[in-house]
Amino acid sequence: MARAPTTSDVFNAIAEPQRRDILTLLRAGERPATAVADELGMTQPGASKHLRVLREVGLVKDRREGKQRFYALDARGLQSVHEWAGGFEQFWNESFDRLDAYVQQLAQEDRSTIS
Amino acid sequence: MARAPTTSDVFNAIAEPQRRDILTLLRAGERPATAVADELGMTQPGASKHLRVLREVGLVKDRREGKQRFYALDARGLQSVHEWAGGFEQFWNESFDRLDAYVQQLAQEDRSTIS
DNA sequence: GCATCATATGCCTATATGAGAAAGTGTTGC
DNA sequence: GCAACACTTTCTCATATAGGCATATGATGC
Repeated sequence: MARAPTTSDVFNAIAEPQRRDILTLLRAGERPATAVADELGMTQPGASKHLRVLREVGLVKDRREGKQRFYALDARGLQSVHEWAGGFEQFWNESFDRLDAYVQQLAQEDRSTIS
Repeated sequence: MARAPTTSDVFNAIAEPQRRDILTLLRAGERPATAVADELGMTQPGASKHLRVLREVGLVKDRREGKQRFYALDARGLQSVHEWAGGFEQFWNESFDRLDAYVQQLAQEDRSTIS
């Protein structure tokens, strides 16, 4: 089977670099779709498709105003990502160098006990 | 073009639910590959492939011991994910309900100014 | 209604998996 | 050397995009 559909999962939605770029851009404020495409150097259909994915996972909200459609950040979905990654905080604080040193020290002690 | 190769990007690596499960499992300590497969109900080759992806993006380290190969968490790569998502913190704290209310209030004021 | 602007969709192609099955590699112990 | 064990790699299949292009849809103004 292929990867799960991107439209159902925030983690998949942010796996695409251009979509992360869109989210970052939208921190500066809402924009019509064309502005997103222009500012990020994407084609209009391309931006539209990425925006759709982001909309479907709830990371952006859209507001229609006349012919335009303004997209705004709705970062609440990123909170779960932040929390998930945060659950590993104690592990990245453990220096693997120190761990290695510790393991080697244990081995050293073993050897001296035996000899 | 298709999606960027999963092997080059932490965001892609964690887009797959089973790989997130592996990372979570490894918080409880290093394990041989077979144990990962067993504990998560995956096939052994399946676990091996996911572990390879995680290894290639640096999220796990492996240590050979006899016939076995122990995999251990190396969560440092998740720090960048945590920080990226954390950059949106001020935005998910803004309640969109309050925003809506604020926008409506502005509209109200506009109307009263005009009338 | 019609032309125009702003977006969204449909279609097609090349690519990237994820899963399952089978075969290959490396290590241990007899 | 050989059998057994623990993994990894290879192959094939089905599916899911991302891009590019052309077209359709929606709203506005005349």
